[in-house]
Amino acid sequence: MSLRHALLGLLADTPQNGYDLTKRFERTLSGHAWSAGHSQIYPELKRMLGDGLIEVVDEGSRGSKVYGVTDPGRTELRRWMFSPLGDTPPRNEFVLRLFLISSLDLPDVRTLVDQMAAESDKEVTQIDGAIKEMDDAGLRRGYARFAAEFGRRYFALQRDWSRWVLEELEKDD
Amino acid sequence: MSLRHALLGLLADTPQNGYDLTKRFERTLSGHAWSAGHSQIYPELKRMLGDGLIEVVDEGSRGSKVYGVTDPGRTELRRWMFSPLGDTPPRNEFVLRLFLISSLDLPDVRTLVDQMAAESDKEVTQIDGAIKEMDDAGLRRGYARFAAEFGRRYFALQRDWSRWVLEELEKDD
DNA sequence: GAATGCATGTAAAGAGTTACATGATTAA
DNA sequence: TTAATCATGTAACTCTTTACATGCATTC
Repeated sequence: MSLRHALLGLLADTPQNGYDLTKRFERTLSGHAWSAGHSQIYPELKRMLGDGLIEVVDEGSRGSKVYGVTDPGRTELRRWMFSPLGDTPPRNEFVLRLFLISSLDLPDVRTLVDQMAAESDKEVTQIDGAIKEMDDAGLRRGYARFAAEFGRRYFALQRDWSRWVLEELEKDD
Repeated sequence: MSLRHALLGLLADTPQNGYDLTKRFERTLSGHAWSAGHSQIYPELKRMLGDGLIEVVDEGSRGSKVYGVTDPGRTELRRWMFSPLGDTPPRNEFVLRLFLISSLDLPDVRTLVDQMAAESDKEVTQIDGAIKEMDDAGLRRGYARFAAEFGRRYFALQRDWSRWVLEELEKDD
């Protein structure tokens, strides 16, 4: 139940309503972490309210409910944070393609891996820009900065690995 | 529909029955790429048969069906391989935790990140062993070797990033 | 007053998990 | 003959996606 914990985490940072949660989900998490639309978020919030993990801390002008995390909610969030990662089944399409790449013929493999390298490099450039902005703003040690660093390293890995594969394939000639 | 393409990829490598596919899924893909049990695999094979992506190429001793990929199946597999990755929503619990780490207090952050570093290092050691075996067996340039290399680099990244975060957190003191 | 954004829902269908269920073959 | 492995299925439930639906508030 990652959706539940994603919502707990966002609410632990800032109490907010379902609409704001949906937008924040889209902006911060749906890039590389997790994704969910409002049609999944609203019902889940109701269930979490029923389970006592969150509570209504305020009501907006037109009846919107602002949710905050309760003590049991914080306990559950912490428990999840420290729970073993291996328990959840993997869903990684990039790695899946890696494992199935032998189903392509050699020219196709070269084309695909070359494409991967180019796309990864574009991502690195983009994250580099975001990091530079953060550093200029003096956010050298914030958690957002840590996450960005992970992203940069990850896409650099994809790029470098792809280039390495291309080199190895050259050696066969 | 990644399950469908995972099955296509496995069958493109070797024609086999649902039982073997289930085991191979478990052994090769469910570590870091994708997971599925037999209760999902058998019905999907029937649908793929109905869609003409696979065909029965042989029957085992006790009526088991050995499936192979058809030409349309190969075309579909290739199409998927080259389709943009960005289309599929991310499901990465590790990265999700990264983004929510600010919900923990500082001592907990240190403990968790330290734990991540240790676990990642263990994975690196394990993959290193597998790679050494491969190299000794003369599989220097096989696709399995490429996938293993990716795994090693990925867990080394998690380990090194975690250690870097710990260092950055030290600087605050 | 019309368009945009805020705010919340439900319904149906597809994908994935867990549990239940059965029978044939092979090795000990 | 009995235990393990081979081999295949269904049912119920949860999670996710896509589409349909509504009404208020603000700004132009």
